[in-house]
Amino acid sequence: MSDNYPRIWKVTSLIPRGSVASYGQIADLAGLPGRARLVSKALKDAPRELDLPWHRIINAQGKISLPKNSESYREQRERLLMEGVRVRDGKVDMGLYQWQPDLLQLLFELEY
DNA sequence: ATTGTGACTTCGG
DNA sequence: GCCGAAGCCACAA
Repeated sequence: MSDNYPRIWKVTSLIPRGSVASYGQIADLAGLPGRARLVSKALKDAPRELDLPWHRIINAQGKISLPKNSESYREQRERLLMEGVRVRDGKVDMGLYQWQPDLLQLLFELEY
């Protein structure tokens, strides 16, 4: 496992209900620019006990990055709809739902 | 060292 | 706006 997983998990846990973030965005906020793919891996390997809001992470195009036929795809879509995020044909309006964290406050959150 | 793979991203057409 | 190609990073065979 990468030493960076914890940082990724931490940032992920801060995405508020009703918002979404892209893999690349999480990588950036975790101080790992260019490593979007590592974020997807970190989510897959995340221990269930952490109970992370993994469903709030989608790709930069606003689309769910899971195979559309899979059970996990259905669950992610369901969870998003559940918290008020509109999903049409597997995609979300990023301009409307993308997380825009206050960096100073985020910095504080990460300390603790 | 080389190759293939993936819950990615960006750029062109 | 929807692909496909090319870039990219980490990792396992």
